[in-house]
Formats: sequence, structure tokens, C-alpha cells
Amino acid sequence: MSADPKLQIEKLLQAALASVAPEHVSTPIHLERPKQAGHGDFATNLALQLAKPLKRNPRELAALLLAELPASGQILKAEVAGAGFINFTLAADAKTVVVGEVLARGAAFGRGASKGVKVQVEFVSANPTGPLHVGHGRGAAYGASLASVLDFAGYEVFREYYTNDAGRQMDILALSTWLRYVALFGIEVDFPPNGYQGDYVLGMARELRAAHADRFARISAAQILEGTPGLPDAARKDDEAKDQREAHLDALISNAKRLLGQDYPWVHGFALNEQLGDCREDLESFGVHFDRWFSEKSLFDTGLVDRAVAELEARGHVYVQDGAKWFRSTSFGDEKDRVVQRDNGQYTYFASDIAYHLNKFERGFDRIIDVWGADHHGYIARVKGAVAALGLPADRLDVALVQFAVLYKNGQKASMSTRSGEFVTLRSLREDVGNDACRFFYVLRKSDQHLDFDLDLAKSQSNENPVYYIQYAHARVCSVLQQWGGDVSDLASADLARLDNERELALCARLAAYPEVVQNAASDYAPHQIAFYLKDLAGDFHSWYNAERILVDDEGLKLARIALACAVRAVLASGLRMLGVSALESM
RNA sequence: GCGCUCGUAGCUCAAUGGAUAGAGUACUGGCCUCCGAAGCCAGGGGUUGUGGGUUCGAUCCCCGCCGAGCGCGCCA
Repeated sequence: MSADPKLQIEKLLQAALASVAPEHVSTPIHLERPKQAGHGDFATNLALQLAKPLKRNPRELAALLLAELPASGQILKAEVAGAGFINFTLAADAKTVVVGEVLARGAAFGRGASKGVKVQVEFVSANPTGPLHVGHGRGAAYGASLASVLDFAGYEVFREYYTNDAGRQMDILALSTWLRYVALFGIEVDFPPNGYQGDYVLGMARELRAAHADRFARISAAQILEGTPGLPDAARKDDEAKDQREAHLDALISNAKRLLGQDYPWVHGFALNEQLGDCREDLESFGVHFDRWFSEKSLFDTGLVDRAVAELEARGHVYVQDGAKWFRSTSFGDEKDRVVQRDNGQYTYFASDIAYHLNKFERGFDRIIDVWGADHHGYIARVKGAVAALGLPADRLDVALVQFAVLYKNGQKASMSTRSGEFVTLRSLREDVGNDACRFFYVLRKSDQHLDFDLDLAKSQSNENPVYYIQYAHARVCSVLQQWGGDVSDLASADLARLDNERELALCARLAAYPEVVQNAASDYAPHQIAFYLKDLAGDFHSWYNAERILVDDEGLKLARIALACAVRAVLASGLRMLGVSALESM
């Protein structure tokens, strides 16, 4: 009884196929677990697939295959059904065997054999210019769960956060912090509307003052504003006004750099470290961990950006126009060519992204997964194009897009702009809803679906969140085991044949499906499948629990049922762990 | 205007090209002298946006239309 029933049936079908249609032995055998209970434990559409090439009636073919199917003690019944399906019903002991397997392997049940494939998952990668908001939360929950699922499925996973610590956005943050800081000393200049306005900037300014007094404030408002174009009327929304605001901001930044001199990198670094530290702590509390925080700046420092662009040039994919260097991405499926180096000599963000991906490939990953917000979908073509242009295998790069999480507060859409400072932070969401419910809620839907996150609902009905349903099943098993008070290791000798009612066998079938669910979730990059599976498993358990008593007087039956409950607990804990949700022993 | 991602029960969402499209929630009615009622059982709820096509078979693949979100910078 050691053989996996599914593999066993596949072999039997293979034999029948070889006998009925030897020229089609290579036809892949597809076994599915029917949704309808009346359709048995496994079903195959093999006859339907062969009907066309063999030009035969599918039901007749199914009957022929059935006739040639070798006998097996594991199969109770095999029959032709529907349009030409073959449905298999397993013998009871072939169904319950999984319980012993789960108890023996424990937390390792369902874990895929090592595939020897190195996968990098890069996710979140939010600009360190402010607190993470609820939109980042979805990327964090998805990426972390996906990484765990891949790990459990047998891949060697490396988790990475790409830090945009170079570039204009960081300069704007440093400037914003500095302006708030000098204001504390009475040096007032109009705060640029396109600067970072959140309260956290003021917080950093106060910290700066507490640690360094007026060290960075020995200047005047006139010096700060020197040579700037000034701000247009706040009401103006035309392009000219926008351009002027951007020019004003850039002038302020260059003044800050000049006035602060050696102190500017210090202020810049201070703001960066504050935000990065805050972000890291936020994610750690959320159960999201990274193997590496990769610095964009390091790509410039090590000369990799230069090398990447030079490599593209050497391969003839770069041309100069209007003083700028363009990558001919249209040759690789993009809709237009892209600038990699501006006419002022500065590299674009895209250039460092090319270098970053070159670096990823040079680190030897077999597969690279970028988890991006859906607003970045326009970048897929150019990044993949650049990878291909560098002569790298672009098919090893997958971009998983996570659709926006639109937050509803008081029935209204909540803004998520970091600049304006009006956004709901991930931290406040976690505090309101709780980490477990938060992690679960985020991955309860396909990543490519838009997500309406109703904050009021999540808060007010947090007790009705599906995560509690699963945690409750886990806690119930723990409670029963405690009342039993026996030694779990004794369960290995339980007579599983005592598990014979419909609900128990259904539960066994559910447990047996777990390894397949894990593999599917991994290959589809779809951790939500784990969440839905756990809901189903918990449902099967609650249903059984209400119908049958576990701690009965009959010692044999009791042991068998405890063994089943224990197996359910192990799989619940395994799945919850992958999703970053705690498996509570009591609640 | 062009491109990407979508459109499934009142609401939030599932469904490797398979059989009668499923859960939760909300609504209705039952179940605690009995291992945890954050639970269980039963019920009503659908032309899968729409019109075609491919297929033995389409929520899924292809095309048109309607609608939603996002993107179309020498910003990141």
C-alpha cells in the first residue's frame, strides 16, 4: 500500500493505452479530482482526447480502455461516465493511507522534492521616500507568500528588495526634510507642492534638530530661494505651471546641495536610512523577510550601469539622438525606443534597471520573478527587451503584476498618493485589522484581480474574516488533543480502516490533494490557491467535527479519528505558515 | 487615440479547455444537559458584460463592440 494511488492509476492507464492504441502511448495522461462527489476520486478525459485522432466514439474508447485496465486492489470501481470520462473510485484503505503519511512526515508533508532550480523573487521595492501604504501591502503579502510557496514546492528561493536609493525622488525627500528642519529655526520658505508633505517628514526634521541642533540651518531663506523661478499660482494646473513647479523644485535641490556641501549627502543619507529602517521594521512585523536589500546606488558605484549600457552599445542596440543615448527597444517588441542616458549625461531609471537585471542573471538564477504593481505593466516589454538585447535568456524572467488595492473608507475611495501625504499606511492597517487577517485578506484573491479593500468592513467584521475560520479549525484540533492527553507518537499504530464514513473519507481525499495544490500554486504563481484550499480543508473538518465525535469510548475508533484530526492540524499549520498567518492553539 | 490588465449570484471573490459554474457575506428556517456555536445543517438566489468564431466540449482560447482600472516623460 505504499504506492501513491494517483501514480498507480496513471500507470494502469498507461498500460491500457499501450494495449488499445500503441501508436498513441505518448499521449499525456491527465488525472483530475472531480468536483462532484458522485464522479469518484479521480477522472480522466483520455478517451475524449483520443477520440479525434482515432476517429472513434469516445464512450466506446473509454469502454475499451476500461477493459484493458489491469486489476488493482486500490481501485474499488472504475466506470465510463458522461461524454467519455473514466471515473475511478478508490478503495477505502487507499484513501486513508494519506493520514499515516502526514503523521510520518509532519511539517514536511506536501513539500516538493528539491528541483535544483534557483529562483529569485524581487518584491515590494517601494521607493524609500515615505511609509509603506496599503497598496505596497498587497505586493508584500503576495511576494512573501509566493516565495514561501515556491520554497515549499521545492525551489531554491532568494528574496530581494530593490532600493531606489539613487535619483531625484530621494533628493526631493532630502530637500523636503531639510526645508521642514530649517523651518523649525524660523527660516520660512513656501513648501513646494510637489515635495513630500507627510507628517513623517516633519518627524525626521525634529530628529535632525534634536541630534544636530542648528548645524544645517546656518543659512537664510533668501539663500535657499536664490535663482529659483518661484512658484506659480497654486490654482494653475496647466503644463506651463507644472513645468515651473518642477524647475523650482530642481533649483531648490541644487541650492541645498551647494549650501550644505559635504553635509548634503549626510542629510540625504539620514532621510534614506530613516525611511528604509522604518520600511524594514514594518515589513518584519508583517512577517515579510528578505535575503538581501539591493541598492540601486551600488549599481553606479560598481560601474555596472556603465558596463550594461556599453554592452548594449557593443551589440549595436544603442543610437544617439538629440544628444541622448537611446536603446532600440522597438527591435525587441517595445512600442517605442527608450532613452538610457540623457543629454546631460545622467542615466535614466531604465538604465539602472537594465544593469540590475544584468546583475540578476550574472548571479546565476535559473528563474527571475519581478513582482510589480500593475501601473508598471508598460515596463515589461522594455526590460525584457533589454535582457534579450544583452544576449540573455529573457524567458527566464517573469513579471508578476499585482493589481491595485483600492482602499475604501467610509464608502469612499481613499487616496494613496505618497506625495500629498494623504494615504492609509500599511502599519495603521495592520494595527486595525491585525497581521494575520491582513496577510490572509491580501492573498485571498488572484493577484491580477483588482482588490477592493473596504477598511470599515475589514475592521468591523474582523471576527468574520475567513482567516478565523481556518485558525479556529486548528485551535479545535489542539483543544481535542489536549483533552485526549495521549501521546501523539502512539497514533502511528492507529487502525485507519476505522475511518469509514463519508465525511472522513472526504477529509482524507482533501489531505491527499495538498501536494498537488502546492505544485499548482507554485507553477501558477498563485498563492491564493493555498488560501482557498485551506478554507476547503477547514470546512471539511468543521463539517466532520459537528457530525461525529472524536473522543469516543471505542479506543480503536478514537485513535483513528484523533490521527485524522492530527493530520488535518499538520496540513492547516503547513499552509498557514506559507501564507504568513499564525496557527493558533487557542483563540 | 494606442497599449496592458480585467468584467462571474445583491456585495466580495473562486473555478489545470470538462460533467448540474462554486464558496463567503447578506437574507430565511433549524442545531449547544454532547470534544470550543469564531461552528454545523437546510433554502432561495446566474443568459459568466455583449455579438460572433475555434472545439466532441468555452467562464477559460481567437476577433468585434460596451464598460472599468492602469500605462503611453530625456520622472521614479
